[in-house]
Amino acid sequence: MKESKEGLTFKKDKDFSEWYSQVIQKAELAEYTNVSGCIVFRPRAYYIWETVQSYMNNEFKKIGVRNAYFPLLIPESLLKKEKENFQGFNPEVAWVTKTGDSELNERLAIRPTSETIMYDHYKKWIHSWKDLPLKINQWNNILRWEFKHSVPFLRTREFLWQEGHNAFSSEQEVQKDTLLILDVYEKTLKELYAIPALKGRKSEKEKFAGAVYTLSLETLLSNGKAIQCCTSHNLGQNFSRAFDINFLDKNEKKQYVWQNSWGFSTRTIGIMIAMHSDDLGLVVPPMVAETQIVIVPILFDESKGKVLKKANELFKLLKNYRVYLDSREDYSAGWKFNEHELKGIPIRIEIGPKDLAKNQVVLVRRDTLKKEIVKIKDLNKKVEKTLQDIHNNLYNKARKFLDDSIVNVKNINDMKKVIGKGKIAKLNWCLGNKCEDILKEKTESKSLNISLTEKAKGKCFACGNKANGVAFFGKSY
RNA sequence: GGGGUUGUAAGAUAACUUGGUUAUUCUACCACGUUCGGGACGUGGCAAUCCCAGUUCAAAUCUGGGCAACCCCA
Repeated sequence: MKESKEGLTFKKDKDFSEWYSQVIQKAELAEYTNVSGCIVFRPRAYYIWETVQSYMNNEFKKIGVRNAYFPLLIPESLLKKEKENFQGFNPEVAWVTKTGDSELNERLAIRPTSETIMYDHYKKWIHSWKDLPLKINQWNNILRWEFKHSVPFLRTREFLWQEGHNAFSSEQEVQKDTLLILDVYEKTLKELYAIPALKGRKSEKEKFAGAVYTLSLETLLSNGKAIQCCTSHNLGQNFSRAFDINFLDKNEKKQYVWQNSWGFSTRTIGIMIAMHSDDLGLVVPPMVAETQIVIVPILFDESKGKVLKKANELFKLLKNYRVYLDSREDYSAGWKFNEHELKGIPIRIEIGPKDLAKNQVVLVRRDTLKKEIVKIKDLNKKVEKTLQDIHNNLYNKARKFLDDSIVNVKNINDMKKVIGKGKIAKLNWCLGNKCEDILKEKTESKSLNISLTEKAKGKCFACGNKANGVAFFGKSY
């Protein structure tokens, strides 16, 4: 950061990391703290999260998921019960070992995820086929002591998320539900964040520790790095066997339950910021914008009273939106324009003395910066349409970028080039671990996920054996 | 996991090589006045050497450690 101006000094396509860091700080979304990987979520960012919560809670309700809360601290013995899961998380688990000066008898893990502590209770609640399905979600914070350097929102040690944990009486039900959850996630990303994503299944190497398989949504940022948006895991009976969660079915036969778990975190806020924002600052899709419209009156001494009066009328006229009347007199109009662009407010309405006579305003949208003169009698309709247009435009732009970035590759050389250009390689793959290792080493990319819809034809281009899936590979966060 | 760069006020910076009085400048912030259709101006004011140790008569400056941010490679 070399200059002292108020706006951004780094360019998105030149210095992505510095640019991103400036956007989140200058738009007052997040602040670094003294602990690496732990950030402050400032009100403008937390508003986004609250919107996601209320939207998702509504979606969850539709499919019978209820909210609950489980403890932050998990006894070591419990965390170790499902071995594969424990091994996967062990390096990143932080432990509470002392209270004051005295050692605890058993150390307590700060949850890296809550399967273990939740399922210890599920086994007490599930005895009969009538107790199923059990569908519970919780909104909470998670701690994973990552060693890679952290990026606000995108990779933090502490983050906020929802984790859902469903239990069913059959394998078919859990399979269907795991997919259904992914649809809810896809819809949330699209409707709130205007984020497009690739739907698929994780490779064996990349799946959740302890899962039968993991489904995910993946997308691409303009710095050429792919990023996982969220995941939905089919746990099969791995945990129900470890935690002894069983029930008597209609035939009086003892069975273990079939489970899934699924999570969507504040990482998505970062994805949204990085995806839509530009060199002028933040761009926020209207659905999650704390302020959707800012009215800036243009004030001159002789007309100030009239203009302010009109601005107040507009403020009332637009009361169905989240609107802010910026009538501060110690800042010039131009200064305000820049500030509100930096903070990503979707629509700006200017009203000055010249507009008064003509019963009009100047309307400027943040995504395209296009100015338009609008008659006041048409304003409400125009605003509604523009907010929708902004959302659609952001989504379509991002969709096109993602689609254009996917390149079919037939050999490792092509793949290397594609990855080198910051794009996503789409390829036929046997799905074997060895080939993934080879591709990872030779192209510095990893598998994002494997298409759920496209059938593989022909051979795996790495080993020449039969291809078992069409996969996406890319550089990744 | 390996290598590198950096840390001075709310933000950005100067002084560091060659240790020395009251730590430079711009922005922000506060007060008053004049302004306002794309980051206005005047006057006055507030405000900092990341933390711990060492060397020294003397440390922002030199040495070691810690913490944090960023970059590159695996």
